[in-house]
Amino acid sequence: MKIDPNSSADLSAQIAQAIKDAIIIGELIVDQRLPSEAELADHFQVSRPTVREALKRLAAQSLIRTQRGATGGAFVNRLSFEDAHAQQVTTSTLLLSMNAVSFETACEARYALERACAPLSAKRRSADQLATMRAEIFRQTQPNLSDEAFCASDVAFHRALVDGAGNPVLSYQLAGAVEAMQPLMNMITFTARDRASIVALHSQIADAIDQGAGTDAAQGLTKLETETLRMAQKVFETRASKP
Amino acid sequence: MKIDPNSSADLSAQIAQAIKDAIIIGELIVDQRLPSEAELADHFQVSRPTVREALKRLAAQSLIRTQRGATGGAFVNRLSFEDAHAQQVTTSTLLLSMNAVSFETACEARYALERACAPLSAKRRSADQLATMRAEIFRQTQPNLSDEAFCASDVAFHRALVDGAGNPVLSYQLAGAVEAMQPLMNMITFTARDRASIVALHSQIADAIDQGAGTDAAQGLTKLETETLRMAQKVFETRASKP
DNA sequence: GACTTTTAAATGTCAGACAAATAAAAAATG
DNA sequence: CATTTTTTATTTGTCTGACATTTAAAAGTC
Repeated sequence: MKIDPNSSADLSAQIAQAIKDAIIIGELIVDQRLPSEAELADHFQVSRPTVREALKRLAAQSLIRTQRGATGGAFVNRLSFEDAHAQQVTTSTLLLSMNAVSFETACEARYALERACAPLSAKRRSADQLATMRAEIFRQTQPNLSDEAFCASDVAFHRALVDGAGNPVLSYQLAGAVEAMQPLMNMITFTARDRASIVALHSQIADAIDQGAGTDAAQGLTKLETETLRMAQKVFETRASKP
Repeated sequence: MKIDPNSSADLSAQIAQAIKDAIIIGELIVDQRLPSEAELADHFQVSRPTVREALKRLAAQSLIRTQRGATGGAFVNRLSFEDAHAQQVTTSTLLLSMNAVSFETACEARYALERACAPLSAKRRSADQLATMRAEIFRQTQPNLSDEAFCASDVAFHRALVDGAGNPVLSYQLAGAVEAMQPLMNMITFTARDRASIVALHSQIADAIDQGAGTDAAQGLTKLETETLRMAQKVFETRASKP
C-alpha cells in the first residue's frame, strides 16, 4: 500500500484508494484488522486526522467498520447484499432526481428489468413469496388506503416478484431500480378506477407466477407498463393545463 | 439540518446523514454551496475535524465536491451516470468476490438482465453501436488475442448491446453487472474451439439486432448463457480433478 | 486600461491533547 | 481456588489551535 507523493489529489483520497485497492485485490481480506490509525499515519507519513478522513471515506462505502476499545480498530467489512442494496437505492434515487430522467425512461428500465426475472420467478418462487404477492394485492383493494401506502404496497408486490427468482444478485440489482422509482410514482395520484386496473393486472401476474407461466407474467408486466405510462401521461397533461 | 445529541453514533456519521437527507429531500440543490467547514462546525456545535470527516464521507459517495480557495467550499454534486456506474461496478465486484456467489448465479443474473434489453436494443441501436459489436466480434477472431483481451472485448460487445437500448438507466445498471462479472470470467481460459463457439453466437446476436429481431437476440443470449455455463463447468471439473 | 501585487477566505494538513470505550491483566475478596 | 472487582493499556472519537496552500477578488502600479 503506497501513495504517490507527487499527486495533486488529497492525501486522504489517495490513502483511501490505496486501502480500497488492497481490499479489491485481496491483500486485505474480510474481517481482517487494519493497522491502527497511528500505525497507518506512520506508514503513510501523514497525520492521524488525515488517516481518519481516509477511513471515513471507506466507512461511507461500507468497506470497513470500526470498533473502539482495546482490541478495536478498523476491520474489512463483508459487503452484504443488504448494504449493496441500500447503496444502490440511494444512488439510483439521487441519479433520477438530479438528472431529469423522464418518467418514460425510468419506467421502461424498471419493467424491462422486472420482465427479465419473471420467467425465473415463475419457476422458483416459494409459497411464501406468492402469498406475499397475494396479500399485497388484497391490501391494494382496501378503499381507505392512502396514495403513499398504495405505492409502498406496489413496491412490496414487485419486490416479492423479484425475490421469487431466487437470485440474490438479481434481487439486489432490481430491488434498487424498483425502489428508486417510488418517489416518481408517489407523484402520481391514482383514481379508484386506476387502482382497480392495476390490481387486476397484479392478479393476472400473480396467477401466471402461480402457474409457472413465465411468459404470461412477462406479458402482464408489459400491460402494466403501458397502463402506468397512460396514467402518468394523464396526470402530467392535467397538471400542464392547470398551472 | 439537525443531529440527535443523545445518539450513540459517531457525530461525523450523523452530520453526514443530515446533509445527505437535506440533499435527498431537495433542501440542498445541485451546485449549491454548503456552508464553510467553520460555519458547519458552529451550526452542529462540533469541531472542524469532525465536520471534515462528515464531508469526506459524502465526497466518497460523490454527493459533494470540494474546491479550495477564496470562493471555494463544498458543493452539491450532480451525480452523473458515469459516477453511478463506477460505484455500481465497485460495489458489484466486491459483493461477488466477498460473498462466494456461484458462477451460475452471477451468470444467470447477467444474462437475464441482458435479455431484458435485447428487444429494446433491436429496435433502437444506432449504426455506430452495431458497428462496435461487429468490430468486437472481428477482434475476437484474432488468434493471437490474450485471454484478458478476449474477455475485455467480450465486455465491450455486451456493453454496446446494452447501450443500444438507448436507455441510460438500463445502461448504468447493466453495465455494472456485466463488468462486475469480468473477474469471474477471467478465471476461465477459453480454448480455440470455445472461442469459435462464442464468436458464432455473438454473430447470431448481432445479426438479430441488425434485423430488429429482439426475440432472436434474446434466444441467442440464452444459448450463450448455456455455452458459458458449460465451458465454466468443464474448467472447474478439470481443476477439481487435478489439484 | 492593463498588469502586478496584496489580501482575505477557504480547504488541506499537522501536532498534541483529552475523552470514552473496551478487553485483558492484575488485584482483591469470599 | 474461584469469583468478582479494579486497574491498566490500547484504540477510536473529539477538540483546540496552528500553519500551508490555493484561489479569486481587491488594491496598487505603470
